[in-house]
Amino acid sequence: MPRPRKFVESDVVSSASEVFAVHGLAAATLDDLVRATGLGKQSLYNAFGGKRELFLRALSEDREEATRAVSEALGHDEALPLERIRGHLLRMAIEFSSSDRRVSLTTRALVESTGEEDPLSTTTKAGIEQLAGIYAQCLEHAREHGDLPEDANVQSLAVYFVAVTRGMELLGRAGVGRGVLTAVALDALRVLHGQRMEEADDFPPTRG
Amino acid sequence: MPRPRKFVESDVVSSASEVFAVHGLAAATLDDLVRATGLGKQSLYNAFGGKRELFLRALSEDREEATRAVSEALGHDEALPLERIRGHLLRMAIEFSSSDRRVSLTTRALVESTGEEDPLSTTTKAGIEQLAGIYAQCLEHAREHGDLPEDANVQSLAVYFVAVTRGMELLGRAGVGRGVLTAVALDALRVLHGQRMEEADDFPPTRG
DNA sequence: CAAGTTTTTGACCGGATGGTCAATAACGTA
DNA sequence: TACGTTATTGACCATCCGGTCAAAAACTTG
Repeated sequence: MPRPRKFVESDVVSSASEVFAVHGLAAATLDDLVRATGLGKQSLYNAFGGKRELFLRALSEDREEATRAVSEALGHDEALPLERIRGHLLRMAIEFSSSDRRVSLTTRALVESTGEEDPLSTTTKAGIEQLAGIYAQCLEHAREHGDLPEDANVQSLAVYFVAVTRGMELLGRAGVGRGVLTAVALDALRVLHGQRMEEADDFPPTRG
Repeated sequence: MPRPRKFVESDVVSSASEVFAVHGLAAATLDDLVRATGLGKQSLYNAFGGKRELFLRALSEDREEATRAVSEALGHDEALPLERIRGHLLRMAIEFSSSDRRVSLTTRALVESTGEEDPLSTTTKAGIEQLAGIYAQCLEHAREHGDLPEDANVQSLAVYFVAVTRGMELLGRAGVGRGVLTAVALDALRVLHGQRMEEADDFPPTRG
């Protein structure tokens, strides 16, 4: 019997995500969000609770999406585990060097969080650990396949790849171009081989 | 004949840096800055022009300091070029896993900048290139020393290290501890060797 | 069609924010 | 010691912010 909502929650969160990705949490105004979502201030408030809570929702969505994407890229596939990581990193290099000025909400949350207890921090940290877990799983498969030394530290390598990805994101934001970012990704992958990897055939040759 | 200033500019910029490092640009209030620097609002305004301009000054200082530090760490020394990079990365691992919640102004500027034309962006990008240049120089020495393959792409490796450093900073901010961060640094360094490097003797063994 | 529940709307609010102004103080110089 | 110049001080301001309130609207069910 209650009056039904005129909006779909997930759509609203999506629109809000966009705003936050462009402006960040502190710099985004409630007005920006109202304009982007099409909801009234009060409706927003009823449904989510406030700017910060809405950001948190968006952050969770971002985290889930990132997890899903990496999971898909590194998960069961025809390609060998190490090849999947390679493909993923190269894809990230392209994504991060795209022209839009967005920064992942995860990174934003990390930077804009006010302390370790901040939900922004805890959510983000959990997300990072989850991501590392996925990498670790894939690396473990590689090790079992004999594509990685028996004594390789799969856990720290996993975190390493998360770090590299984050760094690439920041560099992309700084304006580093696709070619360089791709070269960086290929460099990063050398950790897995000891020997230099064959050049990517679908990407331009690395340049400084 | 004019009344002399009661403060030293560089001190003020330093104090402001602290505030910005903790709160960021958008979240830092003029009041925070007034309190931290000890100057009155108007004096601040006279000397620097406003919050953003003051941040820019702080950012430049941060950039110079970072450049100086890396330059010193990778520059002329007794140690071999590759050993210097190793030492620097390990030192960064410790610094980034320290308990204070600070984020470098460079990273903040990157995230809080409003566009490619934003002075925050241009300054940061220049800083990154400068940093990469220092790495490149060191790597070039290593190559001449025969410690790096003749065909190693020194330029992209340099950017790679900047990316890794940035990523480590973010992970440290997320609460990743010293042990893990050190392991990540050691992983990152494997790029240079092809073979696994000897474990650091002055650091705890890596763990996931 | 009336009751009941929840959303929506739009006006409203206290407070904080970045920035400004005008008066005063402090200093070097003549 | 008086002057000119600049720094400092503290009050002041318009605006915008996140958030709230109360009334109207919309829909389902009985």
